[in-house]
Formats: sequence, C-alpha cells, structure tokens
Amino acid sequence: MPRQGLNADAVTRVAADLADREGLGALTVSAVARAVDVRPASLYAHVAGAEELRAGVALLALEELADAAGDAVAGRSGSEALTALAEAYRSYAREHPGRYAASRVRLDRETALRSAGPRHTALLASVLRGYAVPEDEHVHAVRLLGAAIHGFIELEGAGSFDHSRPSSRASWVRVLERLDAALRTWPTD
Amino acid sequence: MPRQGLNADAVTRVAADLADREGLGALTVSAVARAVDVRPASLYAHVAGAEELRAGVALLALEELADAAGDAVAGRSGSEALTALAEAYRSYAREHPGRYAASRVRLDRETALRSAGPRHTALLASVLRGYAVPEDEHVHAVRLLGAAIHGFIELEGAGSFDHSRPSSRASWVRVLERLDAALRTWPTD
DNA sequence: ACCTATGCCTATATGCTGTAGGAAGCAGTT
DNA sequence: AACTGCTTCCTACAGCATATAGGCATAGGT
Repeated sequence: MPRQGLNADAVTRVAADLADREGLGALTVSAVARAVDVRPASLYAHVAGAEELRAGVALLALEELADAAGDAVAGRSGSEALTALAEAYRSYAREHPGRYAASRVRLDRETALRSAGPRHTALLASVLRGYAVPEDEHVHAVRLLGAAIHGFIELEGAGSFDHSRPSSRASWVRVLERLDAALRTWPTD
Repeated sequence: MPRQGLNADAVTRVAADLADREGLGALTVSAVARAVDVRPASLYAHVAGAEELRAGVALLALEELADAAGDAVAGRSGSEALTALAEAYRSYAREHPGRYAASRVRLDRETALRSAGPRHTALLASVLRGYAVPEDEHVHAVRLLGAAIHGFIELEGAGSFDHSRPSSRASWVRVLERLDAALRTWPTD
C-alpha cells in the first residue's frame, strides 16, 4: 500500500490538469482518484467533495490568471496594456480551457472575496489609467472590458464563431481596437 | 397506471421549466421524470438521454430568444434597435436563467446549423444597417455585439458585479451607449 | 369486442458521491 | 528494537443518476 503523499494543493493541481484535459464536466472525485491511483474515498480526507474540488480549481485558475495578467500589463500602458491584458486572458483560456471554465463558476460570497477576483478588477482598472475615463465611470469601463473580453473568449470557446468566416483572430483584433476607441472617446460629462 | 400523454416536446418544455427553477445543473432525466410523475426509464422513449435533454432545452431557448429579439428590433433602427435587442436578451436571461444557460452550451455542428443560431446572427446584422459599418466588417461588429452583450449578461448572472457599486443597471446603460458609439465611429478604411 | 402499437412499468447493470470504520505506514519516543 | 499515535489509505455500504432489456396494460382503430 504505497502512499501518494497527497494534500489539498496537490489534489487541486491534479484536478486542474484533469479539467483542462477532459473538460470541467469530467471533473469528478472518482476521476481525480483514478488520476492519482487512489480510491475515491481516500480523497475525502483532502477535499470535502465534488463542489469543493471545482471551487479549488476556480481559485487556482483565478490566481494563475491574475499572475499572467499582471505580468502582461507590467510596464505597458494605454492600448498596449489593454491588448496585452486581453491577450493574456485569451491565451490562458486556450491553454487551460478547464481551468478557465472553472474560473467562471459562481463562488459563495466569502470565497469570492478571498479569491484573486478583486485583483482582476484592479488590473482592469489600472489599464484605465492610460485613458481619460472619469474616475466615477471606472466601474462601468471595467465592466465593459470584462464583459467584452470574457464574452468573446466564451463564444469563441463554445464554437459560436466556427460557422462563419473570417477567423475569430481577425475579429479579436478588431474588437480590441474598438474597445480602445470606446475608452479613448469616453464621455467626460 | 394513468398515462401522462408525453412526447418529446412536452418533455423538453418541462425540462426547460425545471432548468429555470432549479438551475441547469439540476436538469437530469430523473428530475424531469419526477416532475411529470413517471419513472426515469419511461422518459427514454421520448429523449435519448441527459445530453439530448439539454440540447432540446438549448434549441427551445434559442428559438424563444430569437423570437423575442426579433420582436424587439421590429420597427426600430440605430441605437434604439441596439438597445431593444440587448434588453430582450437580458430580460430573457433574467426570466429564464436555466434556458439561457442552456442556450450557451456547445451543440454539434449539425444541430447548431438547424438551430435558431443563424437567426441571432442575422438579427445582430440587421441592427448594423442603422450604422455605417462597412459590409466586410459586419462579421466583426456582430461578434463584438455578441461578445459584449452575452459577456455582460453572463458576468451579471454569475454575480461578478455583486461586490461593487453602483448597480449593474447603470453599467448596462453605459455599456450600450459605448457599443453604440463604437458602431457609429467604425473605421471606414 | 378484439388487436396492436405504444406508453409506462419493473428489473438490472454501471458509475459517482459521500460516510463509517478499520488497517497499515511513518514519525518520534523510550 | 519496540511502543505510541497520527495520518493515509483501505473496504464496505447506502443513495442516487444513467441507461438498457423486456413485460404488461391501455388507448384507439377495426
């Protein structure tokens, strides 16, 4: 009976890899147990259940995403920062579809607050410093960016762009240009 | 042994109501069977399984959404049409969260093509007629609108806006204004 | 009144979730 | 080296969902 030396973090990492490989829907306690060659019951010593498994992957993904986004905007400003930030999100979603999907599940209030969620808001807000968006409109601008970027990534991932030409890449570039324009010409009333 | 007089459509309608009430995750063959007071096995005469149940709700939702969106844009143009269309999506998502969530699941190629999906694309494109967006840029504009509108609804529904002020309603109005501006000032290169 | 297709049933196999209780590995102590 | 105790992993089980096979009974046509 060789031990695996598991712990909550290790289990979450395996779960995240599994979600990326097989899809978030395939993320079950049993599947993770198989991946680490252990019986399902043994995992309950490390995670409370299927729900917590998903929440763990969500928190991990939010952290990793925030790190990647932070690196991307560092040293840049204006449209350059916007493009780099958006590109970081899109790349992450392509490379880690399961993790990205997990990052979009609803977390309970407490968990959401101690997650990296606020860091994402802060990063989006930092991009706005390169634009003349009035302070009291920052929330709206952040939400616009979040909605458009996540929305695009989601539709692209769901295959909604697969049945029309041209490639989604061209649209992505244009969408970022239009978002940049929307920020540049933000009303100053 | 009283019969229920079920058929595929009736089952799908019950499934859709159940998804709205309990969430898309709670949409199972067993739960639908309970709702119509029948044994789970009996439903397999009408739907192939859990997957098809979800696909059925997705198709229903896409149809209903397209109908609502079509009514909304009828007789309007420009920013008025844009606002009405977006509002139709948002209202539907609020009133029928389960159906809306189902409409965003990935469908196989064949099913996607005979769904109301293309009607949505056509409706978004029709809104563009009120703007001076070059013909060969229409795809990009449609994708921008789709991404921003669906993205906003999704983030709002996931509670991402719950932890910051002001209300998401104010942002929604501003987002639509910015999208309108993005379309009005679309580059004509 | 009868026949037949069909609507729903029971029974069964398989898989995932989660709990309870037990055994074996690994540490530090003596 | 043996003892003690914690942790890790186990088997066993109960509950529920999916899906298939095969049977019965009822509704509707003849």
